[in-house]
Amino acid sequence: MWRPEARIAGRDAAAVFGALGDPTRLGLLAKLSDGQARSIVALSADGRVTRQAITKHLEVLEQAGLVSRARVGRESRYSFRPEPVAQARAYLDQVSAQWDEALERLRALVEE
Amino acid sequence: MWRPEARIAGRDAAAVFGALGDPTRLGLLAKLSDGQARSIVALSADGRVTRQAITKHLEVLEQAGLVSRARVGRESRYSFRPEPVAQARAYLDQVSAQWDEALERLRALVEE
DNA sequence: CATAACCGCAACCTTCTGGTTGCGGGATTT
DNA sequence: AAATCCCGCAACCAGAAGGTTGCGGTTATG
Repeated sequence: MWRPEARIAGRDAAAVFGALGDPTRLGLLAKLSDGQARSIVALSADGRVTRQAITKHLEVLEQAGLVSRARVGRESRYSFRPEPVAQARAYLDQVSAQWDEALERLRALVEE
Repeated sequence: MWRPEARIAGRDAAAVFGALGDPTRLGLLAKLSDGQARSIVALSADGRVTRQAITKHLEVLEQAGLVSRARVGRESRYSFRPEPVAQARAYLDQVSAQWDEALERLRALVEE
């Protein structure tokens, strides 16, 4: 159920979408969305890019609230955070809803 | 209902998310999602940025398939295209679904 | 203790991005 | 025909993005 006051501001949504707008970061999220926390080396294991590059991407994702960091001993474990994904979905729902309403108004106008 | 073969590739999704990852472009989409086509000057009427900047943003949106262009006389009319939005939503649904499954498995493990 | 593993910081580089200004050309209006 | 409107092209710029290498520090392991 959607509370109308839960509308998402455009600037916040843009930040989340911006974080999602990179294949490497989407890949990281895809891995982490299985719920298991992973260290940086584990996340950069495939070796496409350097560990440092992965570190930077993880910082971007953390900044957008899509992952959270927890230091465990000598390693930094990152875990998926679902809330921003839900917000992004809600934003897209709003856009789609406005589009659907526009279509509906047009249909009503034609049928009248 | 979800057809499994309708899965969205990460690279395509990243392109759409990248296009959505800018406040100005989100604003353009918000305007256009009412279904009415608008010219470039009309879309840059608020004057926050130059007409040229808006032109570039519209090109990015068109590249991502989020808007389409139609030349009418001396003006270029842009209109909203809903398909990529639906795809982006579907991608986020996949991520959320994997997350939910992970939670469910964890719950089952604990209750067992 | 010595070594290895994991990480953070910093410098550096190249390319992309968002934005501007200036100008010229086709379409409309007067 | 002349003035105006809408647009596209090009040059240019500062800063962000994505990536790499090198090094030092802390934590674990032999």
